[in-house]
Amino acid sequence: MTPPPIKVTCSNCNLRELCMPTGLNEQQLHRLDEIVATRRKIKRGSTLFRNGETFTALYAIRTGFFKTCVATEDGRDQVTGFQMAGEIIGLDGIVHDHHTCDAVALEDAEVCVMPFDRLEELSREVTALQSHVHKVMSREIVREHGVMLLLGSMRAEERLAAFVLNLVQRLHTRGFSSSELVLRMTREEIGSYLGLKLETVSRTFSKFVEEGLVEVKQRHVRILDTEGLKRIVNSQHECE
Amino acid sequence: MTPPPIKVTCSNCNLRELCMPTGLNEQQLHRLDEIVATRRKIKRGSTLFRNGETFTALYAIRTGFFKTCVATEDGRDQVTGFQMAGEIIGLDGIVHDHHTCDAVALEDAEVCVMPFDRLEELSREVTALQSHVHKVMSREIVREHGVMLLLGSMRAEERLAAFVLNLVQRLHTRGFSSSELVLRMTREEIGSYLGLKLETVSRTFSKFVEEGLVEVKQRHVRILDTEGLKRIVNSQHECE
DNA sequence: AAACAGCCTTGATACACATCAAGACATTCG
DNA sequence: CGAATGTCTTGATGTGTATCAAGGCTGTTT
Repeated sequence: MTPPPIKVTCSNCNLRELCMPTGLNEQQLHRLDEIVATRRKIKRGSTLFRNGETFTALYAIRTGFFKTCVATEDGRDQVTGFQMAGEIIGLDGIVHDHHTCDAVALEDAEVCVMPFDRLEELSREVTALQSHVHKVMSREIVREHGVMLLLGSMRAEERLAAFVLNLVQRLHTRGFSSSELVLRMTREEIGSYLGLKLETVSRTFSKFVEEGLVEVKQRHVRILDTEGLKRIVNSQHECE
Repeated sequence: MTPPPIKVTCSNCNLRELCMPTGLNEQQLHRLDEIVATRRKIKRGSTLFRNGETFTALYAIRTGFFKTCVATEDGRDQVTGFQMAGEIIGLDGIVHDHHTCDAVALEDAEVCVMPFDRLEELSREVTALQSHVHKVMSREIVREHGVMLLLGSMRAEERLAAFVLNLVQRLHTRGFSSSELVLRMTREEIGSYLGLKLETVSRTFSKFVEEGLVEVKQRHVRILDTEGLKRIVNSQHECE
Protein backbone atom coordinates (compact mmCIF):
# COMPACT_ATOMS: atom_id res chain seq x y z
CA MET A 1 0.00 0.00 0.00
CA THR A 2 2.43 2.64 1.18
CA PRO A 3 5.23 3.41 -1.24
CA PRO A 4 8.72 2.54 -0.02
CA PRO A 5 10.01 5.55 1.93
CA ILE A 6 12.72 7.50 0.21
CA LYS A 7 16.04 7.11 1.93
CA VAL A 8 16.54 10.01 4.28
CA THR A 9 20.07 10.98 5.24
CA CYS A 10 21.60 13.76 7.25
CA SER A 11 23.05 15.20 4.07
CA ASN A 12 19.63 15.85 2.63
CA CYS A 13 17.73 16.41 5.86
CA ASN A 14 16.09 19.77 6.30
CA LEU A 15 16.59 19.63 10.05
CA ARG A 16 20.32 19.31 9.71
CA GLU A 17 21.18 22.78 10.96
CA LEU A 18 19.15 22.10 14.06
CA CYS A 19 20.68 18.86 15.22
CA MET A 20 24.01 18.65 13.43
CA PRO A 21 27.06 20.88 13.13
CA THR A 22 27.34 23.12 10.12
CA GLY A 23 30.38 23.40 7.91
CA LEU A 24 31.04 19.73 7.35
CA ASN A 25 32.51 18.75 4.02
CA GLU A 26 31.13 16.08 1.70
CA GLN A 27 33.17 13.30 3.17
CA GLN A 28 32.38 14.16 6.76
CA LEU A 29 28.68 14.39 5.99
CA HIS A 30 28.84 11.00 4.40
CA ARG A 31 30.41 9.49 7.49
CA LEU A 32 27.67 11.06 9.58
CA ASP A 33 25.10 9.43 7.33
CA GLU A 34 26.64 6.08 8.08
CA ILE A 35 26.29 6.59 11.79
CA VAL A 36 22.72 7.76 11.65
CA ALA A 37 21.78 4.69 9.68
CA THR A 38 18.66 3.58 11.48
CA ARG A 39 15.47 5.34 12.37
CA ARG A 40 12.74 4.44 14.72
CA LYS A 41 9.05 5.25 14.77
CA ILE A 42 7.33 5.73 18.09
CA LYS A 43 3.57 5.69 18.44
CA ARG A 44 1.88 8.34 20.46
CA GLY A 45 1.84 7.32 24.08
CA SER A 46 4.68 4.83 23.89
CA THR A 47 8.22 5.33 25.08
CA LEU A 48 11.47 5.84 23.22
CA PHE A 49 13.37 4.76 26.31
CA ARG A 50 12.63 4.25 29.96
CA ASN A 51 14.33 4.84 33.24
CA GLY A 52 16.67 1.94 33.91
CA GLU A 53 17.14 0.83 30.32
CA THR A 54 20.64 0.46 28.99
CA PHE A 55 21.90 3.53 27.20
CA THR A 56 23.21 2.90 23.72
CA ALA A 57 22.33 5.89 21.61
CA LEU A 58 21.30 9.49 21.42
CA TYR A 59 18.22 10.29 19.40
CA ALA A 60 17.57 13.20 17.10
CA ILE A 61 13.89 13.91 16.75
CA ARG A 62 12.82 14.00 13.11
CA THR A 63 9.12 14.40 13.61
CA GLY A 64 6.80 14.40 16.59
CA PHE A 65 6.92 15.64 20.11
CA PHE A 66 8.23 14.12 23.32
CA LYS A 67 8.20 14.65 27.02
CA THR A 68 10.89 13.40 29.36
CA CYS A 69 10.10 12.68 32.96
CA VAL A 70 11.80 11.42 36.08
CA ALA A 71 10.11 9.61 38.94
CA THR A 72 10.87 8.76 42.55
CA GLU A 73 10.26 5.39 44.20
CA ASP A 74 7.28 6.82 46.00
CA GLY A 75 5.54 7.50 42.73
CA ARG A 76 6.18 11.17 42.39
CA ASP A 77 6.63 12.27 38.83
CA GLN A 78 8.22 15.30 37.23
CA VAL A 79 8.26 16.29 33.59
CA THR A 80 11.79 17.56 32.94
CA GLY A 81 11.26 18.79 29.42
CA PHE A 82 9.34 18.80 26.16
CA GLN A 83 11.30 18.09 22.98
CA MET A 84 10.45 18.76 19.37
CA ALA A 85 11.92 18.18 15.90
CA GLY A 86 15.64 18.80 15.65
CA GLU A 87 16.30 18.35 19.34
CA ILE A 88 18.54 15.70 20.86
CA ILE A 89 17.27 13.37 23.50
CA GLY A 90 18.93 10.78 25.70
CA LEU A 91 21.87 12.72 27.16
CA ASP A 92 20.89 11.64 30.66
CA GLY A 93 21.99 8.08 29.90
CA ILE A 94 25.65 8.81 29.30
CA VAL A 95 26.86 8.96 32.91
CA HIS A 96 25.78 5.57 34.08
CA ASP A 97 25.16 3.75 30.82
CA HIS A 98 21.56 3.64 31.83
CA HIS A 99 18.75 6.04 31.22
CA THR A 100 17.49 7.88 34.25
CA CYS A 101 14.25 9.19 32.79
CA ASP A 102 11.44 8.17 30.49
CA ALA A 103 10.98 9.65 27.04
CA VAL A 104 7.35 9.45 25.97
CA ALA A 105 6.01 10.39 22.53
CA LEU A 106 3.14 12.87 22.82
CA GLU A 107 2.33 12.37 19.16
CA ASP A 108 3.44 9.84 16.58
CA ALA A 109 7.12 10.43 16.14
CA GLU A 110 10.21 9.40 14.29
CA VAL A 111 13.75 9.66 15.58
CA CYS A 112 17.20 9.15 14.14
CA VAL A 113 19.19 6.67 16.18
CA MET A 114 22.78 7.74 16.81
CA PRO A 115 24.74 4.95 18.50
CA PHE A 116 26.81 6.75 21.06
CA ASP A 117 30.00 4.75 20.66
CA ARG A 118 30.02 5.52 16.94
CA LEU A 119 29.32 9.16 17.70
CA GLU A 120 32.26 9.34 20.11
CA GLU A 121 34.43 7.62 17.57
CA LEU A 122 33.61 10.04 14.80
CA SER A 123 33.79 13.08 17.03
CA ARG A 124 37.39 12.16 17.83
CA GLU A 125 38.16 12.72 14.18
CA VAL A 126 35.76 15.47 13.19
CA THR A 127 36.44 18.49 15.35
CA ALA A 128 33.21 20.22 14.38
CA LEU A 129 31.22 17.22 15.52
CA GLN A 130 33.07 17.05 18.82
CA SER A 131 32.40 20.69 19.46
CA HIS A 132 28.79 20.22 18.51
CA VAL A 133 28.25 17.39 20.95
CA HIS A 134 29.72 19.51 23.71
CA LYS A 135 27.50 22.42 22.83
CA VAL A 136 24.39 20.28 22.75
CA MET A 137 25.11 19.05 26.26
CA SER A 138 26.01 22.48 27.54
CA ARG A 139 22.83 23.90 26.03
CA GLU A 140 20.83 21.35 27.95
CA ILE A 141 22.57 22.35 31.16
CA VAL A 142 21.79 26.01 30.54
CA ARG A 143 18.20 25.22 29.69
CA GLU A 144 17.83 23.41 32.97
CA HIS A 145 19.29 26.39 34.82
CA GLY A 146 16.43 28.36 33.34
CA VAL A 147 13.90 25.84 34.53
CA MET A 148 15.40 25.94 38.01
CA LEU A 149 15.03 29.71 38.00
CA LEU A 150 11.44 29.32 36.93
CA LEU A 151 10.60 26.67 39.51
CA GLY A 152 12.53 28.32 42.28
CA SER A 153 11.48 31.90 42.01
CA MET A 154 8.50 32.49 39.73
CA ARG A 155 4.81 32.60 40.39
CA ALA A 156 2.20 30.65 38.46
CA GLU A 157 1.49 33.38 35.90
CA GLU A 158 5.14 34.00 35.29
CA ARG A 159 5.82 30.31 34.83
CA LEU A 160 3.04 29.77 32.36
CA ALA A 161 3.85 32.91 30.38
CA ALA A 162 7.50 31.87 30.16
CA PHE A 163 6.46 28.40 29.10
CA VAL A 164 4.19 29.56 26.28
CA LEU A 165 6.74 32.09 25.03
CA ASN A 166 9.45 29.46 25.03
CA LEU A 167 7.34 26.95 23.13
CA VAL A 168 6.21 29.39 20.49
CA GLN A 169 9.72 30.69 20.04
CA ARG A 170 11.07 27.21 19.41
CA LEU A 171 8.24 26.49 17.00
CA HIS A 172 8.94 29.73 15.20
CA THR A 173 12.56 28.66 14.72
CA ARG A 174 11.15 25.62 12.95
CA GLY A 175 9.09 27.69 10.57
CA PHE A 176 5.79 27.77 12.41
CA SER A 177 3.78 30.78 13.43
CA SER A 178 5.14 32.96 16.19
CA SER A 179 1.69 33.65 17.54
CA GLU A 180 -0.20 30.41 17.25
CA LEU A 181 0.51 26.99 18.62
CA VAL A 182 -1.07 23.66 19.41
CA LEU A 183 -0.18 22.19 22.76
CA ARG A 184 0.75 18.56 22.45
CA MET A 185 0.53 17.93 26.16
CA THR A 186 -2.25 17.93 28.74
CA ARG A 187 -2.72 20.56 31.42
CA GLU A 188 -1.45 18.02 33.88
CA GLU A 189 1.81 17.57 31.98
CA ILE A 190 2.27 21.32 31.70
CA GLY A 191 1.62 21.52 35.42
CA SER A 192 4.14 18.85 36.21
CA TYR A 193 6.77 20.64 34.19
CA LEU A 194 5.99 23.98 35.82
CA GLY A 195 5.57 22.69 39.34
CA LEU A 196 1.85 23.49 39.38
CA LYS A 197 -1.37 21.53 39.58
CA LEU A 198 -3.48 21.16 36.46
CA GLU A 199 -6.24 23.31 37.93
CA THR A 200 -3.79 26.14 38.42
CA VAL A 201 -2.61 25.83 34.83
CA SER A 202 -6.20 25.97 33.65
CA ARG A 203 -7.07 28.94 35.83
CA THR A 204 -3.99 30.81 34.75
CA PHE A 205 -4.83 30.28 31.09
CA SER A 206 -8.30 31.60 31.80
CA LYS A 207 -6.81 34.64 33.47
CA PHE A 208 -4.62 35.32 30.44
CA VAL A 209 -7.72 35.09 28.27
CA GLU A 210 -9.61 37.56 30.46
CA GLU A 211 -6.72 39.95 30.21
CA GLY A 212 -6.70 39.70 26.44
CA LEU A 213 -3.23 38.22 26.28
CA VAL A 214 -4.18 35.02 24.50
CA GLU A 215 -7.05 33.07 23.03
CA VAL A 216 -7.34 29.49 24.20
CA LYS A 217 -9.54 26.81 22.68
CA GLN A 218 -8.58 23.56 24.30
CA ARG A 219 -5.07 22.95 23.09
CA HIS A 220 -5.08 25.69 20.51
CA VAL A 221 -3.41 28.83 21.75
CA ARG A 222 -3.22 32.12 19.91
CA ILE A 223 -1.02 34.79 21.37
CA LEU A 224 -2.55 38.24 21.12
CA ASP A 225 -0.04 40.21 23.14
CA THR A 226 3.48 38.83 23.15
CA GLU A 227 4.84 41.91 24.89
CA GLY A 228 2.25 41.54 27.60
CA LEU A 229 3.37 38.00 28.24
CA LYS A 230 6.98 39.07 28.32
CA ARG A 231 6.13 41.78 30.82
CA ILE A 232 4.57 39.16 33.05
CA VAL A 233 7.69 36.99 32.90
CA ASN A 234 10.13 39.60 34.02
CA SER A 235 8.27 41.88 36.29
CA GLN A 236 8.81 40.10 39.60
CA HIS A 237 5.12 40.54 40.41
CA GLU A 238 5.64 44.26 40.68
CA CYS A 239 3.76 46.58 38.35
CA GLU A 240 5.76 49.72 37.88
CA MET B 1 57.31 34.46 54.30
CA THR B 2 55.29 31.63 52.78
CA PRO B 3 57.39 28.84 51.38
CA PRO B 4 57.13 28.29 47.64
CA PRO B 5 54.20 25.92 47.11
CA ILE B 6 55.17 22.47 46.02
CA LYS B 7 54.25 21.82 42.44
CA VAL B 8 50.91 20.07 42.36
CA THR B 9 50.01 18.02 39.32
CA CYS B 10 47.12 15.77 38.38
CA SER B 11 49.43 12.79 38.59
CA ASN B 12 50.03 13.31 42.28
CA CYS B 13 46.71 14.91 43.19
CA ASN B 14 44.61 13.10 45.73
CA LEU B 15 41.43 14.34 44.11
CA ARG B 16 42.28 12.76 40.80
CA GLU B 17 39.69 10.01 40.94
CA LEU B 18 37.05 12.63 41.55
CA CYS B 19 37.68 14.96 38.65
CA MET B 20 39.71 12.95 36.19
CA PRO B 21 39.30 9.64 34.41
CA THR B 22 40.95 6.58 35.90
CA GLY B 23 43.12 4.17 33.99
CA LEU B 24 45.35 6.65 32.23
CA ASN B 25 48.90 5.54 31.59
CA GLU B 26 52.03 7.49 32.49
CA GLN B 27 52.24 9.35 29.26
CA GLN B 28 48.57 10.33 29.19
CA LEU B 29 48.75 11.54 32.76
CA HIS B 30 51.70 13.64 31.86
CA ARG B 31 49.85 15.27 29.00
CA LEU B 32 46.99 16.01 31.34
CA ASP B 33 49.44 17.70 33.70
CA GLU B 34 50.48 19.97 30.88
CA ILE B 35 46.93 21.07 30.25
CA VAL B 36 46.14 21.71 33.88
CA ALA B 37 49.20 23.91 34.16
CA THR B 38 47.77 26.90 35.96
CA ARG B 39 45.84 27.27 39.14
CA ARG B 40 43.88 30.11 40.52
CA LYS B 41 43.06 31.19 44.04
CA ILE B 42 39.72 32.80 44.73
CA LYS B 43 39.03 34.69 47.93
CA ARG B 44 35.85 34.04 49.80
CA GLY B 45 33.09 36.21 48.36
CA SER B 46 34.72 36.86 45.01
CA THR B 47 33.84 35.25 41.72
CA LEU B 48 35.61 32.67 39.61
CA PHE B 49 33.58 33.80 36.60
CA ARG B 50 30.52 35.88 36.00
CA ASN B 51 27.54 35.82 33.72
CA GLY B 52 28.54 37.33 30.39
CA GLU B 53 32.26 36.71 30.65
CA THR B 54 34.00 34.90 27.82
CA PHE B 55 34.30 31.20 28.37
CA THR B 56 37.79 29.82 28.04
CA ALA B 57 38.20 27.04 30.54
CA LEU B 58 36.60 24.53 32.82
CA TYR B 59 37.67 24.57 36.43
CA ALA B 60 38.29 21.67 38.77
CA ILE B 61 37.87 22.68 42.37
CA ARG B 62 40.91 21.75 44.43
CA THR B 63 39.88 23.32 47.69
CA GLY B 64 37.03 25.48 48.83
CA PHE B 65 33.36 25.70 48.15
CA PHE B 66 31.36 27.49 45.46
CA LYS B 67 27.86 28.41 44.58
CA THR B 68 26.67 29.04 41.04
CA CYS B 69 23.73 31.30 40.41
CA VAL B 70 21.75 32.69 37.52
CA ALA B 71 19.87 35.95 37.48
CA THR B 72 17.16 37.62 35.44
CA GLU B 73 17.17 41.21 34.24
CA ASP B 74 14.62 42.10 36.86
CA GLY B 75 17.00 41.15 39.62
CA ARG B 76 15.70 37.77 40.49
CA ASP B 77 18.36 35.37 41.56
CA GLN B 78 18.56 31.60 41.75
CA VAL B 79 21.32 29.45 43.16
CA THR B 80 21.70 26.57 40.71
CA GLY B 81 24.20 24.53 42.67
CA PHE B 82 26.85 24.23 45.35
CA GLN B 83 30.17 22.75 44.31
CA MET B 84 32.96 21.27 46.38
CA ALA B 85 36.44 19.81 45.92
CA GLY B 86 36.79 17.49 42.96
CA GLU B 87 33.82 18.89 41.09
CA ILE B 88 33.94 20.56 37.69
CA ILE B 89 32.53 24.01 37.18
CA GLY B 90 31.97 26.14 34.10
CA LEU B 91 30.11 23.75 31.79
CA ASP B 92 27.42 26.36 31.20
CA GLY B 93 29.85 28.45 29.15
CA ILE B 94 30.44 25.94 26.37
CA VAL B 95 27.31 26.59 24.29
CA HIS B 96 27.72 30.26 23.65
CA ASP B 97 31.38 30.81 24.49
CA HIS B 98 30.14 32.95 27.34
CA HIS B 99 29.26 32.07 30.87
CA THR B 100 25.60 32.27 31.74
CA CYS B 101 25.94 32.17 35.49
CA ASP B 102 28.13 33.45 38.30
CA ALA B 103 30.44 31.20 40.28
CA VAL B 104 31.07 32.63 43.74
CA ALA B 105 33.51 31.23 46.28
CA LEU B 106 31.81 30.66 49.64
CA GLU B 107 35.18 30.11 51.26
CA ASP B 108 38.74 30.71 50.13
CA ALA B 109 39.26 28.38 47.25
CA GLU B 110 41.70 27.12 44.70
CA VAL B 111 40.83 25.76 41.28
CA CYS B 112 42.71 24.04 38.49
CA VAL B 113 42.28 25.87 35.22
CA MET B 114 41.61 23.59 32.26
CA PRO B 115 41.64 25.57 29.01
CA PHE B 116 38.77 24.09 27.07
CA ASP B 117 40.39 24.09 23.65
CA ARG B 118 43.30 22.10 25.02
CA LEU B 119 40.89 19.76 26.74
CA GLU B 120 39.01 19.15 23.51
CA GLU B 121 42.28 18.59 21.73
CA LEU B 122 43.52 16.01 24.18
CA SER B 123 40.18 14.28 24.45
CA ARG B 124 40.31 13.65 20.70
CA GLU B 125 43.33 11.50 21.35
CA VAL B 126 42.67 10.03 24.75
CA THR B 127 39.45 8.08 24.62
CA ALA B 128 39.18 7.79 28.37
CA LEU B 129 39.31 11.56 28.69
CA GLN B 130 36.69 12.05 26.01
CA SER B 131 34.40 9.63 27.72
CA HIS B 132 35.05 11.33 31.03
CA VAL B 133 34.13 14.77 29.73
CA HIS B 134 30.89 13.38 28.38
CA LYS B 135 30.09 11.72 31.65
CA VAL B 136 30.80 14.86 33.65
CA MET B 137 28.35 16.81 31.52
CA SER B 138 25.74 14.08 31.58
CA ARG B 139 26.08 13.84 35.35
CA GLU B 140 25.34 17.53 35.62
CA ILE B 141 22.24 17.09 33.48
CA VAL B 142 21.03 14.26 35.68
CA ARG B 143 21.76 16.24 38.82
CA GLU B 144 19.64 19.07 37.51
CA HIS B 145 16.81 16.66 36.77
CA GLY B 146 16.91 15.83 40.45
CA VAL B 147 16.73 19.48 41.40
CA MET B 148 13.78 19.98 39.09
CA LEU B 149 12.01 17.08 40.78
CA LEU B 150 12.76 18.65 44.12
CA LEU B 151 11.61 22.12 43.14
CA GLY B 152 8.60 20.92 41.21
CA SER B 153 7.09 18.39 43.52
CA MET B 154 8.52 18.45 47.02
CA ARG B 155 7.48 20.29 50.13
CA ALA B 156 9.79 22.34 52.30
CA GLU B 157 10.73 19.55 54.71
CA GLU B 158 11.38 17.13 51.90
CA ARG B 159 13.55 19.65 50.08
CA LEU B 160 15.67 20.46 53.07
CA ALA B 161 16.06 16.83 54.09
CA ALA B 162 17.13 15.93 50.56
CA PHE B 163 19.54 18.84 50.54
CA VAL B 164 21.24 17.90 53.80
CA LEU B 165 21.48 14.24 52.84
CA ASN B 166 22.97 15.14 49.49
CA LEU B 167 25.57 17.44 51.02
CA VAL B 168 26.66 15.01 53.68
CA GLN B 169 26.84 12.18 51.20
CA ARG B 170 29.14 14.16 48.93
CA LEU B 171 31.28 15.18 51.88
CA HIS B 172 31.46 11.58 52.98
CA THR B 173 32.77 10.61 49.54
CA ARG B 174 35.57 13.08 50.23
CA GLY B 175 36.51 11.46 53.49
CA PHE B 176 34.47 13.58 55.88
CA SER B 177 31.97 12.45 58.44
CA SER B 178 28.71 11.05 57.21
CA SER B 179 26.82 12.58 60.10
CA GLU B 180 28.35 15.97 60.68
CA LEU B 181 28.80 18.92 58.40
CA VAL B 182 29.45 22.62 58.32
CA LEU B 183 27.26 24.61 56.00
CA ARG B 184 29.30 27.02 53.94
CA MET B 185 26.27 28.98 52.79
CA THR B 186 23.69 31.18 54.47
CA ARG B 187 20.08 30.24 55.06
CA GLU B 188 19.19 32.61 52.28
CA GLU B 189 21.43 30.79 49.82
CA ILE B 190 20.03 27.44 50.85
CA GLY B 191 16.59 28.92 50.40
CA SER B 192 17.39 30.23 46.96
CA TYR B 193 18.64 26.83 45.90
CA LEU B 194 15.59 25.07 47.32
CA GLY B 195 13.02 27.61 46.18
CA LEU B 196 12.22 28.66 49.74
CA LYS B 197 12.58 31.80 51.82
CA LEU B 198 15.27 31.93 54.46
CA GLU B 199 12.71 31.97 57.26
CA THR B 200 11.24 28.74 55.98
CA VAL B 201 14.68 27.14 55.89
CA SER B 202 15.29 28.24 59.46
CA ARG B 203 11.91 27.03 60.68
CA THR B 204 12.33 23.71 58.95
CA PHE B 205 15.71 23.20 60.57
CA SER B 206 14.10 23.98 63.92
CA LYS B 207 11.40 21.44 63.23
CA PHE B 208 14.00 18.78 62.44
CA VAL B 209 15.70 19.60 65.73
CA GLU B 210 12.43 19.27 67.67
CA GLU B 211 11.86 15.91 66.05
CA GLY B 212 15.31 14.75 67.06
CA LEU B 213 16.50 14.28 63.50
CA VAL B 214 19.43 16.68 63.70
CA GLU B 215 21.31 19.04 65.96
CA VAL B 216 21.88 22.52 64.55
CA LYS B 217 24.20 25.16 65.97
CA GLN B 218 24.36 27.94 63.45
CA ARG B 219 26.08 26.35 60.50
CA HIS B 220 27.10 23.20 62.28
CA VAL B 221 24.75 20.35 61.58
CA ARG B 222 24.89 16.93 63.15
CA ILE B 223 22.63 14.27 61.77
CA LEU B 224 21.12 12.09 64.47
CA ASP B 225 18.70 10.07 62.37
CA THR B 226 19.70 9.58 58.76
CA GLU B 227 16.90 7.09 58.17
CA GLY B 228 14.39 9.57 59.50
CA LEU B 229 15.56 12.16 57.02
CA LYS B 230 15.39 9.65 54.20
CA ARG B 231 11.88 8.77 55.22
CA ILE B 232 10.93 12.42 54.97
CA VAL B 233 12.37 12.67 51.46
CA ASN B 234 10.44 9.85 49.94
CA SER B 235 7.20 9.72 51.75
CA GLN B 236 5.15 12.07 49.61
CA HIS B 237 3.82 13.82 52.74
CA GLU B 238 1.99 10.69 53.72
CA CYS B 239 2.79 9.05 57.06
CA GLU B 240 2.18 5.35 56.79
C1' DA C 1 -27.50 8.66 18.21
C1' DA C 2 -26.34 7.38 22.81
C1' DA C 3 -22.87 6.15 26.06
C1' DC C 4 -18.42 6.61 27.64
C1' DA C 5 -13.79 8.23 28.71
C1' DG C 6 -10.47 11.62 28.91
C1' DC C 7 -9.61 16.22 29.47
C1' DC C 8 -10.67 20.76 30.91
C1' DT C 9 -12.95 24.50 33.61
C1' DT C 10 -14.71 26.65 37.61
C1' DG C 11 -16.09 27.26 42.49
C1' DA C 12 -15.45 26.63 47.58
C1' DT C 13 -12.30 25.76 50.98
C1' DA C 14 -7.79 24.48 53.15
C1' DC C 15 -3.09 24.84 53.93
C1' DA C 16 1.89 25.60 53.18
C1' DC C 17 4.80 28.96 52.68
C1' DA C 18 5.66 34.02 52.22
C1' DT C 19 5.75 38.30 54.30
C1' DC C 20 6.33 41.51 57.93
C1' DA C 21 8.35 42.43 62.24
C1' DA C 22 11.16 42.07 66.34
C1' DG C 23 14.74 40.43 68.78
C1' DA C 24 18.84 37.14 69.63
C1' DC C 25 23.30 35.69 68.58
C1' DA C 26 27.86 35.79 66.51
C1' DT C 27 31.64 38.16 64.33
C1' DT C 28 34.23 42.11 62.96
C1' DC C 29 36.13 46.47 63.58
C1' DG C 30 37.23 50.84 65.60
C1' DC D 1 35.66 46.86 75.31
C1' DG D 2 31.42 48.43 72.92
C1' DA D 3 29.26 49.46 68.46
C1' DA D 4 28.00 47.89 64.21
C1' DT D 5 26.80 44.50 60.96
C1' DG D 6 25.41 40.29 59.14
C1' DT D 7 22.99 36.20 60.13
C1' DC D 8 19.62 33.48 62.31
C1' DT D 9 15.34 32.48 64.95
C1' DT D 10 10.65 32.99 66.13
C1' DG D 11 5.92 34.93 66.14
C1' DA D 12 1.76 36.99 63.84
C1' DT D 13 -0.53 37.47 59.77
C1' DG D 14 -1.40 37.24 54.69
C1' DT D 15 -1.69 35.05 50.23
C1' DG D 16 -0.93 31.94 46.33
C1' DT D 17 -1.66 27.62 45.14
C1' DA D 18 -3.41 22.96 46.38
C1' DT D 19 -7.23 20.24 47.29
C1' DC D 20 -11.85 18.70 46.87
C1' DA D 21 -15.84 18.60 44.16
C1' DA D 22 -19.02 19.19 40.38
C1' DG D 23 -20.06 19.81 35.84
C1' DG D 24 -18.95 20.77 30.80
C1' DC D 25 -16.73 19.87 26.48
C1' DT D 26 -14.76 16.80 22.83
C1' DG D 27 -13.83 12.86 20.55
C1' DT D 28 -14.48 7.84 20.35
C1' DT D 29 -16.92 3.58 20.56
C1' DT D 30 -20.81 0.82 19.86
